[in-house]
Amino acid sequence: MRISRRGEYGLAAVIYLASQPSGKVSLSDEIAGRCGIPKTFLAQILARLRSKGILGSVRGKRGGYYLKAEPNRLSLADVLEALEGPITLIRSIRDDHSAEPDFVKATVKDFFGKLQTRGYELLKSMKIAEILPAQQGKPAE
Amino acid sequence: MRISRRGEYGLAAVIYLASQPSGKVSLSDEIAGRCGIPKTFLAQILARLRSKGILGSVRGKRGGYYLKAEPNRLSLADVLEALEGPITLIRSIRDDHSAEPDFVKATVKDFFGKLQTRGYELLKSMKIAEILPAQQGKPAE
DNA sequence: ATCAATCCTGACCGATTCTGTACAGTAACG
DNA sequence: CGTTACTGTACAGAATCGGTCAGGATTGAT
Repeated sequence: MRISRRGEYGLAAVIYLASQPSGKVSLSDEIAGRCGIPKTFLAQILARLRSKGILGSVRGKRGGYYLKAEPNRLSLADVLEALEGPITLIRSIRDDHSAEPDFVKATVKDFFGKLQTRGYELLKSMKIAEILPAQQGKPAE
Repeated sequence: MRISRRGEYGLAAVIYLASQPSGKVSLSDEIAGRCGIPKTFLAQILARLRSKGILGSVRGKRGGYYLKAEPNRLSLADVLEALEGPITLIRSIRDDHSAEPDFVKATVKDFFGKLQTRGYELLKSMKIAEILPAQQGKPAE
């Protein structure tokens, strides 16, 4: 019941980029260094975030990454979903083949559904912008 | 980012037991059959829930398990914590040894802390009793 | 006493997933 | 062109997961 390193690293990178002055691109290795993330691993993560439209990139010399999504629309769920696939807190309980309608199983399914919904809503409600209140234009260095 | 089978199965078993008439003990194999859980695996899970005080057991012939905790005090967090260990949605970001106080890392930590807190509160707020409203004394068979 | 039902404990194992590396591109700038 | 940097994929070691198994301990019934 935890977020993977991939997810953690990706979030850290997104937060880093969100705290940079707009217009600036940051090197993958720079982010890795600043956030304490293995370089090659992070490169993979950034590429995925880019392919999902959360980050943008500039190739070639003087290239780098920048935040493309809007921080007040970009939620934790978006980032995690981009990196870890669909957010499914639970898998459905194994269906048996008994034709009888099963009260207990229906109850369990209801409960799991409720958990899934509430958990997803929580992640969706936490926006990246939420954590960058007081430092507009104050870069991380 | 999901709950393990152990957690799912454990929850299903707890819900099953919560829906049984009070005073009754249920066989491990019976629960397994009704919930579609591998018997030996469930046995392990039930034992752990017992050792944490969530379930009680009767040994020997005509033994079995029963719900010991109060359904309106027993939360999803309690059950998951018993089965999967402490609920830590995130691990702390790797600390580097740079003496400089690091704005980005502090921000990331804050965010992760907030996530951890909110997630835990959510799990803690969902009680087992919450899902058993309308079927007092209506056992699952 | 003995036997069978049932829980108790912990070791074990195969498969999957996670974390990270390596490497062979491709694009851009100077 | 040559260097910088992103892109994409394949691969490998480690950890975790999901589940089995064997051997004991306890109790009720005969």
